[in-house]
Amino acid sequence: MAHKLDIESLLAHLPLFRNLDEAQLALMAQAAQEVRVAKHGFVFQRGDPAHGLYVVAVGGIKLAIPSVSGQEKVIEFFSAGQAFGEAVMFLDRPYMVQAQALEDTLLLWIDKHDIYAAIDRDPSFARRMLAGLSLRLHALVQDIETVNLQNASQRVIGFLLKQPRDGQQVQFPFNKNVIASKLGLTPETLSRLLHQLSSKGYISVDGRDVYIHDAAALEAQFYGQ
Amino acid sequence: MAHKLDIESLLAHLPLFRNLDEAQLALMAQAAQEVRVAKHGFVFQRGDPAHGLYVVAVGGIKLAIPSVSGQEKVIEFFSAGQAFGEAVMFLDRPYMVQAQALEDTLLLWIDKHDIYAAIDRDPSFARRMLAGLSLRLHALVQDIETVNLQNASQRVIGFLLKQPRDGQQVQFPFNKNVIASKLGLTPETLSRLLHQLSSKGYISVDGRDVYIHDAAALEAQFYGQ
DNA sequence: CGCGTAATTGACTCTACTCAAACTCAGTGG
DNA sequence: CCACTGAGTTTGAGTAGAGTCAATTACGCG
Repeated sequence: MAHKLDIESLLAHLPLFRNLDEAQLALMAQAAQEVRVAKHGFVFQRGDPAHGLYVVAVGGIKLAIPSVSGQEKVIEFFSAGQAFGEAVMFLDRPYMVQAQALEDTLLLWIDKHDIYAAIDRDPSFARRMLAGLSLRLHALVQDIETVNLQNASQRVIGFLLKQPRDGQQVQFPFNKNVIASKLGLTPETLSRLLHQLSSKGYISVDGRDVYIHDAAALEAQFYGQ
Repeated sequence: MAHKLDIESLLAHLPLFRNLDEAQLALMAQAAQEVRVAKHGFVFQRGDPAHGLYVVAVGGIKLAIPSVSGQEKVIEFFSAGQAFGEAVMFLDRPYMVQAQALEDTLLLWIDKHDIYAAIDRDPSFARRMLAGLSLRLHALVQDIETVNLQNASQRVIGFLLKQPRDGQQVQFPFNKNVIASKLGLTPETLSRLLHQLSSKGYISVDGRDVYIHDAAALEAQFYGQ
């Protein structure tokens, strides 16, 4: 019982489920199943059937397209509170991406029938799902723009400037291989570009910590180049 | 009056609005506004506010990201029956892409309030919108895969093999500049690759008509390379 | 402390782009 | 009816940006 209450309060704080009334929230909580995935573990692989959606309760997930040659292209990251896997669920198709835990992660899994039921009962829930999908669509279009219309240096600078800043410090949220893949670069190229920006004095890099010394210069190079 | 009936029967045949009941369809038809756009004309530009969605009644539209240097990256095409512009509408953000008519086109425009009303009245309409967005998301992920994990030759072959076949003939739906942009290539590279496939005897090209002589060889090169 | 992954650095390669010119062709107007 | 125009397409030559491959170093974690 305490167990169920736990899930319910968890759900109540997630953007997707906020505003559900008591009864519906209880239904959802009952429908939700806990899924624990250890760091580097797969939530699903390409080709798996999709019968529901996942919500990150604790931890982090990366979605990526695997390729024959072992490399992969990182599509997106999800952290606590975010839902993923809905799009494929609505289409009744197998996953075309794989979901892997970036750290030990607790997920909630909800069956598609329960989601459909919620949509049917509460139009505002439908709206929230629509907004969520729209946001992802938007992000993907931006990624396409980045890869097609910006060179490697601009992508790195753009990424740095987009990260949350704490004073002049920003942090790479994951290891650099993953960041490189997200940016559509090889790790070598990312390393070289960071070094280049360092040697110009615009930034300095210490592991995952980056100190932005001259944001104006970065922006100038971003737009100029 | 004949005018209104016209729109209503038009809407009734669109995937998005099929299954709406009489009353709702009538409401939609009343809400819908005709928009005519001549070939090469813009439906909207990047930065324009989005207050509703468009449905293509007749004609064709391309969505593209404009860039400073005058070039553009084509994101997607829409032909009769398809809706576009919903994602941005749900997010209350300005368009980040531009929509341009590929030929003389008749669109229907529906205000977001009317869409929201339909969602609130009919959960199956909400589902249909969710499915529509999901499909687009899926297509974008595939595009990202294409650009990141396939070389130029594979992209061209993949495109050819995906086109609807009439015997051994396929057609480029638009001029080659537009196709090239969709594939993330320059027109020069596309031209060269088509020439190369021709000289190997796999295809022959005559304007927008392409004859596939050896689909097996194409597939072999697609996977092998 | 030592192992394995992550990150860096160097040398080299190559794919696809750029720039430039020639050519095709449909549409237009004289 | 034909010359003219301009967009679309092709072809050529040269280049550069980012990738590959390989070796080395740094670092985190058990």
